[in-house]
Amino acid sequence: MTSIGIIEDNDVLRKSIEMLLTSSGKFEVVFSLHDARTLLAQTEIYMPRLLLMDIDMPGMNGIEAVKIVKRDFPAVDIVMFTVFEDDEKIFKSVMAGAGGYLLKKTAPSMLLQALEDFVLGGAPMTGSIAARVLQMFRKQTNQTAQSFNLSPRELEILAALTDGKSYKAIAADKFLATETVRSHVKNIYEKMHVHSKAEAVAKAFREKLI
Amino acid sequence: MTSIGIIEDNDVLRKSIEMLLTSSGKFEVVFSLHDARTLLAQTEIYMPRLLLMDIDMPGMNGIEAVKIVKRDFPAVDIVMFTVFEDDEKIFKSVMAGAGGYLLKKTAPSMLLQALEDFVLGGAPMTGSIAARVLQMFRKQTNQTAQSFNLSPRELEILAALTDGKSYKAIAADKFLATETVRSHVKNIYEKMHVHSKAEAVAKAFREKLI
DNA sequence: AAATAAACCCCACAAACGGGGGATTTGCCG
DNA sequence: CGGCAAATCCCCCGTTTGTGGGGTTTATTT
Repeated sequence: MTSIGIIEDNDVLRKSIEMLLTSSGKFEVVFSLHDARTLLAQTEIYMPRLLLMDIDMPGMNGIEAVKIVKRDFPAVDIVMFTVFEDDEKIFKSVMAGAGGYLLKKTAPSMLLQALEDFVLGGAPMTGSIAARVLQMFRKQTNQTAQSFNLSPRELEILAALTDGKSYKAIAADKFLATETVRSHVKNIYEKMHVHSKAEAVAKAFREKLI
Repeated sequence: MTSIGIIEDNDVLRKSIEMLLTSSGKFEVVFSLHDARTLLAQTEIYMPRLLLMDIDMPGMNGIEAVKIVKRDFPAVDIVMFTVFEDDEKIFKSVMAGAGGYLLKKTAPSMLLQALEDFVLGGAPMTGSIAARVLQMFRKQTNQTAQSFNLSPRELEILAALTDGKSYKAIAADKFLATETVRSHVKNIYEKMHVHSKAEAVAKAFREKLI
């Protein structure tokens, strides 16, 4: 039996989820709340294995609630349960620490299945949610870093610049004349179309060269 | 009917997937390959709606194959089908452009269901895979930016520094005396424990202040 | 009422930087 | 073989920056 807490402001829906979970014989609904006001207190008392959390609620926002619960009770897993399918809500929920994201339009049997999966270590998501997460994931990391054709040496020097080193310091580190470093930097500036250390460093970060 | 291509080096497994998909009446297996050698040619001829791709194959690696197919035929969706459950393979697959990631241990009925979902816009993933993706996603973006207690004005100035602006330029932009800008920068340096623009800019990026 | 932080301003001076000229050597490509 | 990019080094010159000192005013907190 897995203990579960429900936070959902639609009373009819909440009751039916309760029924669904209870009658499955696999979940014990330890509390079922209309809003997040007493959520922390209830969580502390019952320490449910997981929470099924609505996003749109009167008073506290569901995503905020996730943050707070996760901060105080990191062991409690939280699955979002919502009608929203937009990237921002998904993103924020995941960042806040939600372990799953289910849509209200999901069929009851699938819902039950997903929650059971979750307890066994999965992360329940509707297929369309998963697709969005993957897409955001790719966007986050991808970025086709154009390298401005910097030579290996120039990249080294650029890296040193991002450490805030002076020409002298770089020269000393690499056993070069200060003037050599200056030459490299000049070439870097020309290739990157910048005119100062600060600009070069900023561009290096923005273009993911570092 | 959805056209599908299969690339899987285990002949027995490949045959049974073929059977499964064909007998469902929802998929038409337009080709079924033992390795990726003729994959591009086959794809060009049959233009399947999606590909089911093994990762571990003789000759070309499945992830490499994904990259190439995606480069030449971006419209073709690809679902990985593998025994591997490690973060690196998942990560690389997603980055290469895979739209889903299924484990070989998945039950046949679920496999069929997942592929049907996929065609309808979902991203099929085993629960445990989804969990891993979420975790990686969080790691990618998280980072609790400490702000060094910079005042709003100081943050503005810092932002201007990251644009490579000189003190004079910033002063002109914000209708300030150059000396005021210098004062702010001094305070910024003290708070951030740096001693130059380049260092401040680098730290600002690394600490996600920008 | 006193303390504090933020935002604004000023001066001086040495060090560092940016832009403009050069130069040589090495290795690679056509 | 010639051309070329990369890597090394040099000088000049004006500007910018970093750091050390000052200041005032205003709003908030104690």
